[in-house]
Amino acid sequence: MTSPYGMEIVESCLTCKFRADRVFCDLPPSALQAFEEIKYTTAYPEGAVLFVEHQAPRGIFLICRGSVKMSVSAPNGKTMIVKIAEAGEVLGLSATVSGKPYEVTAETIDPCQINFVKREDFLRFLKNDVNVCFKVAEHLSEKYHTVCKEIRCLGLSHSAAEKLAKLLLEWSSKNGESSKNEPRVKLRLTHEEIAQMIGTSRETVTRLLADLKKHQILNTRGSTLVIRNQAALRELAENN
Amino acid sequence: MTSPYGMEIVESCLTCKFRADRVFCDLPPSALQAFEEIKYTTAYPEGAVLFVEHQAPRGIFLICRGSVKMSVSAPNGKTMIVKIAEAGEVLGLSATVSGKPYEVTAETIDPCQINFVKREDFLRFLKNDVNVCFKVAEHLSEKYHTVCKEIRCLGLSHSAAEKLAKLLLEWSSKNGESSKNEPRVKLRLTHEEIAQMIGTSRETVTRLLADLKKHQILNTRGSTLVIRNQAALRELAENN
DNA sequence: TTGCCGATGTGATGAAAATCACAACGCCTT
DNA sequence: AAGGCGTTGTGATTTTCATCACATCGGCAA
Repeated sequence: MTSPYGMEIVESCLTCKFRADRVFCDLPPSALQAFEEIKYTTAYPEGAVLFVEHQAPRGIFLICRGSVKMSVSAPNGKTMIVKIAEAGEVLGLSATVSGKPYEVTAETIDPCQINFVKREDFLRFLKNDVNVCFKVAEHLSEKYHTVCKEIRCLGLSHSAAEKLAKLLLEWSSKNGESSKNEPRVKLRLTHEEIAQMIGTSRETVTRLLADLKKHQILNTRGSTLVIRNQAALRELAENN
Repeated sequence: MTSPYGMEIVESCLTCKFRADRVFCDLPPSALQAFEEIKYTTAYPEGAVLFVEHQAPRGIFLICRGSVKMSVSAPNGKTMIVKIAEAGEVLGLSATVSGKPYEVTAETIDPCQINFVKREDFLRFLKNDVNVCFKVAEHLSEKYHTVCKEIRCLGLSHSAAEKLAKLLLEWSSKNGESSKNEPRVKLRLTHEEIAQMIGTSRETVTRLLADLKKHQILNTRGSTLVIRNQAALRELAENN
């Protein structure tokens, strides 16, 4: 079966080839079977909005494939990107569990395949199985952990250069551990969006990247960044 | 029984008079009994450090009485206060559940009474009872929620005035719903610490507070702030 | 009382970065 | 090829704030 956006749809979580390395997908078969029965699988094109901040929680979204931009925004129009979620992550989990409104807006930036589970179904599913419930607690803990890292980056780094350096290092470390001396980062966001991730302006990002290139710390190969001097980048991230 | 710091120690969670209105304390009696058996109750003086960021998680800390300052800090010495936790909150929960290091440092700012539970005991306790496990998931969700609010404040507000206004409003809203037209906020932090909460400098906080007083938005009564013009404060927080 | 010390108030100065204003580029559509 | 549009590059100007440097204040202890 092929989705309207040219992707294969993975029919079942039981046979999904990604199962092993995903946080939420490696449940025991019995639980997975129960999950199968309450989930709705959908394919989304790029730019689809899964949910909007302040909405009452409708349920959870499990990314099977693709990536999703999580953002918050202010009445005055400013927006900030909290993170880019990848396959295997569960979105809207905390809102669904606590019943409070979604705290972020989720929008696909790729064609995505996503499993949706309605709130009531999900809560029943949770309360039915301690293992599932514990898994969810673990997942929530990880989320909390990453948000704390985000806060640390935002709050403790007072220069934009430092924050950008941190972001680039984080991206390069995620991008396959294969990175030898010259890790590469495929840029998937515009300068504007990068600015929204580190709380600065578009122009500042452009200028900082230009500076890094001038100092031979970065290099561009099309839309891919090559980190030529990782040590210098680390210096910028730590110190200053 | 009286602690060395002049406080009554509440002997048992079963008879604790605060039980009803606390997030984690309103478990069914059976679970509470199990909790009783694995907890260690301790009284701490002001300034005691419960745990330090990056430490391996030893277990959870449930505040029965008092308040605790949660902070992160950078190698360069800068520190940022993430939140002030009050009675009823559980600290170190996400680290204990996920096994990752504590993401913040916790230090008492009052004399406190605190229940500690060792990590292994706590995990057993969790896995033994879906209700407990679900409760923990809920609690984690709430934590996630508040951290997101924090991020929104830090990342979306680009002026210090805006962040300070937001902080004051949040404090005044927490401080008893009794607040009529002129809510009061008891200042428990120094200007330095307030600065660390909103990511600015001590002098800026002093100046901003002075400005607010000059514009008749605030008034000081000893160490208590009186918000005389809530609308104006909201304006500052929202707009700008 | 005196002296000390941490917290607070306030001016002067400089650095970082937001903002504005355009130019240049790449890419897609017509 | 031409035009349009979103993205990127760059200079000039202005704002905000950090930082330094003191003055002052208030409590606490000797």
